[in-house]
Amino acid sequence: MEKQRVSDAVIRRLPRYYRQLSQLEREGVLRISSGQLSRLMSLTASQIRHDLNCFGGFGQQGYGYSVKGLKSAIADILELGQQKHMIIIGAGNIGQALACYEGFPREGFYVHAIFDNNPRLIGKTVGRLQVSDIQELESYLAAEKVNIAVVATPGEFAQQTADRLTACGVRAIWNFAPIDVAAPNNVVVENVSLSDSLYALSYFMNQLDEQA
Amino acid sequence: MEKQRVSDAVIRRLPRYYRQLSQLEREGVLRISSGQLSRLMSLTASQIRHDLNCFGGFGQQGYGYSVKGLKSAIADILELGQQKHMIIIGAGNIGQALACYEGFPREGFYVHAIFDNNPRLIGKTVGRLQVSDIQELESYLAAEKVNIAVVATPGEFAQQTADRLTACGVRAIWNFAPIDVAAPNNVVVENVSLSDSLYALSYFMNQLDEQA
DNA sequence: TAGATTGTTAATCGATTAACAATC
DNA sequence: TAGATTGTTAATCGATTAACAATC
Repeated sequence: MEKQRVSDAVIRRLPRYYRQLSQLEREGVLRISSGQLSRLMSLTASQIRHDLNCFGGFGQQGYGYSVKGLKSAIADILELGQQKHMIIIGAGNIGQALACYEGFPREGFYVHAIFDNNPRLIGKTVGRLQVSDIQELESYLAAEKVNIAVVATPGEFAQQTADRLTACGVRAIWNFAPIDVAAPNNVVVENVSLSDSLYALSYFMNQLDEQA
Repeated sequence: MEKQRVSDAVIRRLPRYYRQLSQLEREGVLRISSGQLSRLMSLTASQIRHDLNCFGGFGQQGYGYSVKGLKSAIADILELGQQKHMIIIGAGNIGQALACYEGFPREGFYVHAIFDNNPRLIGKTVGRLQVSDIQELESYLAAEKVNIAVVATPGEFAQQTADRLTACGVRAIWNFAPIDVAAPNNVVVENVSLSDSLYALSYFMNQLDEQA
């Protein structure tokens, strides 16, 4: 009996569950039912149980879920326990912000280097790092194991940067440039596009105004 | 005949269409068929035609779509022509990066102020702005029309910040704090959570490795 | 006109929700 | 045991895809 592939929609809810459970843990909550969780997260209880049962039965009938237990089960699914090594290409606004963000190392995502092609930025200190010359990218990748590369270049350099990364064996790209980046099948790409999110928000806001 | 409500999934593809068409326009492409566009965007031609026809018939049989015409039709739907006034709460890494990002004003989204509660940051220059004291938030909002407020505070302040904003009549919140923020029904909230995106990418990467 | 491609309806597929037996 | 709540299957709903008539 082959385990059925879990849908993307479910996977993308897992981080939300994880965050909510972390929050509950901080608040000292020990156990929670799918019904209570559904109200906190604006989902249905049915969906929560259905989602979790894609991976296993983490609850207990008549009791609910242990906050701690469920949180660590989800951490296991997402493999948050394992250290992930990251580099950032592009030391502009976004690149620097991501390099300095403290939330990532807290969950095992470490930024080890940040590259740029701008001589004025090369050598500059960003958080605990110094900006490296982009020309050293290939030699760096030959020497160091990198799990995830962040593309934070201007749009016009995003695709060529992704190409250089995949040529060096990088298997996961987190792309913040305002251009969707393509890569071979054996590479995972997450195109973030902050402006898409902003445009959608703006559209929904306009809709609301028109109703009123 | 009441026009049927357009689904979220369609709305969230519009910015992607818009970006792709902008790219094609830069490349000097004048016309494009749904088939060609589908290959560029990894969608089906059918879906593209279906999506666009939620808003109107922008194409021409036997010809396809005018790149320029379709781009401006989508800009109209998203109301990108209208200026949007934004403020940012939280002048940390993310807040500063967003304040400085040049892509937003290019599409009519202007950041007019950035607030923080940290005395060391208040008064500091960020891009063309100076960081204001968060205590001035209410008086600022009483005096100025703000369409969208960006929450870029630490998680523990996100909800109370959102509450202050909605109390002052802000109708759209773009939240970057790692906590989903709640608001009344007449307020639109977009919870971004960059770490969710990173965790999902990391999961898909692990999946790929396990296959190989 | 012939060829191409849209607009639009119907068919399919997958995700969400409902229901309830299992069980703590 | 009785009450609560899960795990899991079936029903529903909505989104995507296929098909093709309309038409440029």
